[in-house]
Amino acid sequence: LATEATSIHVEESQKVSESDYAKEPWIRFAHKKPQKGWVAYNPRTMRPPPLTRDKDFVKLMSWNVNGLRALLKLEGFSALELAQREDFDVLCLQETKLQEKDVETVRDLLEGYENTYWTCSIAKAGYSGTAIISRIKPLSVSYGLGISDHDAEGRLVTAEFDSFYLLCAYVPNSGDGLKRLSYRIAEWDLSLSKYIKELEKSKPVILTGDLNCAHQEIDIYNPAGNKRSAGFTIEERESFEKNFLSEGLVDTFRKQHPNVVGYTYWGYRHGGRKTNRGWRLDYFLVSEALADKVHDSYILPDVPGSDHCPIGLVLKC
Amino acid sequence: LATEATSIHVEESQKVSESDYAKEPWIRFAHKKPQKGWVAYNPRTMRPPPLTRDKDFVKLMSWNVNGLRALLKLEGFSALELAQREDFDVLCLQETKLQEKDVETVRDLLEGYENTYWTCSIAKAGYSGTAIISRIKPLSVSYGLGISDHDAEGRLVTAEFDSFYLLCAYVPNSGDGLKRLSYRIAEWDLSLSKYIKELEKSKPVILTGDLNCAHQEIDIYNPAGNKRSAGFTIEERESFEKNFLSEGLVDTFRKQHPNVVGYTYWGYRHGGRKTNRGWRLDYFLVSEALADKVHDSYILPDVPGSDHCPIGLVLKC
DNA sequence: CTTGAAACG
DNA sequence: CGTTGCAAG
Repeated sequence: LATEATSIHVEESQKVSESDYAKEPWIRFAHKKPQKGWVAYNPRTMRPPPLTRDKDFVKLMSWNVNGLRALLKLEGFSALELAQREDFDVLCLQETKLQEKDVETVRDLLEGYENTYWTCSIAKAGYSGTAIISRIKPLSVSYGLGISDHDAEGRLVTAEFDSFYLLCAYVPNSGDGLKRLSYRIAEWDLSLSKYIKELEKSKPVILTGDLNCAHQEIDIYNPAGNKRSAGFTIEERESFEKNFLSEGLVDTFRKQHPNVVGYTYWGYRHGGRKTNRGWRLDYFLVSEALADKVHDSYILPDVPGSDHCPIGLVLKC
Repeated sequence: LATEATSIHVEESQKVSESDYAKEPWIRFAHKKPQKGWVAYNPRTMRPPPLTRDKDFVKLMSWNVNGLRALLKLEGFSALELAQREDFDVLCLQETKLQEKDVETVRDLLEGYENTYWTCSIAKAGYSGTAIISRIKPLSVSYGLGISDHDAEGRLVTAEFDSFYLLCAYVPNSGDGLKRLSYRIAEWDLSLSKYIKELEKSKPVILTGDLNCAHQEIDIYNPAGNKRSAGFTIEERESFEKNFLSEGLVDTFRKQHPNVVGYTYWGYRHGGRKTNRGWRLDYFLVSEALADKVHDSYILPDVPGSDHCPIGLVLKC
């Protein structure tokens, strides 16, 4: 155990006992050598003290569920449990893979979260799909980029709240053979960036979801081997910087943890989750005006049910 | 229990105890009234005393497995167990749903049955497919109807033995909306009939498999409701008579049990198996020259793993 | 490796 | 309802 965990430096406070180990697969590393002083993200120890509900804060979560119906069928876990455990205010979902006809069956999924907004792919049934599920009623909601013709795949929901716009996005995967790379960058990323800039004229923006890009080497278990893999091409990484970060959006997890390895996705294909061969593809990016209000940007790597895990953002109001 | 079983007259010898009941779903009936003195087929009581292996006989079996790989994955049952239980000489399979590339993985499925012959659909992957698996080495084997262009779906294997040809057939389903009815009748049934007549010039024939036709009202749980359902249309039933029975093939189960309800197929769709809402679609038809040599033509309705159950034929040599 | 749809039964 | 192969990730 110790030998496996030494691959990245693990702080003493993060050491887990044998008995905790089974419950905390995130502690296992695939990296064979310690790299650049990176440390492993431990959601038990690396989070600030929780804010109590009598303080003013809002808790947002995001999760690529890889098929909502499959998730709900799973025993041993329900979206409801996450709600109870995390007591979030807003939950953003990606890859619901719902069709329009399925939406009614899940519209009132979570008691207390009466405000739910769903997009489905009309281009391909059972593909893509996003949702915002909220305790707070948004001032307004809009679907898609609006200004473009990229809205057939149900990849974006925007909810306007008092002090920010919340964008729940499922960015197109560049695909096997990178056959959709140019669409992803030249069309989607660009359009999304423009859309965000437009919104920022009136209010700060929070962009969350599966942005389908591991920004830096620290954000992927095997950077060298994935230089031409969808999600880690130099084109996508540069687009991520140019269209989002350079435009003033702050990667909240990275800001809080400059040297921390925290993955949010582990491919099913090679049992990547138990060896922590993961990627950080899910983000909370916030407009600069909000950056200082972030109390905690975190990952819940132990939540099962999807190839992605949920992430969270606690924002002081 | 008693009330459910009275829907068709059940002979005293067939009555089962409460404890046996769970194991014998075949005894349950969907018919709401006794009809025409029909009785239920009970494989425990309605079979002649078994022949011992020192007498000269051959035991043939046939089973539409509805996907051989799925069947083999099932726990609680394996094709091997059927071999051990039934000690057959030859097993005919339909709907193996194998592709050419899968055949090698199952070619030596059953120890002691070294002679195996497989057809696959080249028209549609994972569709149709038949096999003959034999302890006895056939004199010759041929695939398809040979004389026609209906062989792209892997629906027929013929094995020549000393005293008969054995045809393992998976007759085309007429499909939803009966869109393949005319092909089934005018092309397939006719070609098969001609093929059989040709073979009969040299030797008697045994035609077994999923013939996809419930011949008479006694052969289906709900005759009135299925007059336009694939497998019970008047066209298919007349074709069955004209092309096979009138041409001298004897329906061995029906000959042995003129008034017995014995189904071999229960659709998955409405849990038909536990209510015995079945059809008799699987047959052993034999040339008249063989009819008197039939010791037993039987059904094993309690064998799980497919929507069809295996049937058997014991033939004195 | 897993989801979901589609075809077929 | 259940199998299979398929596209997608």
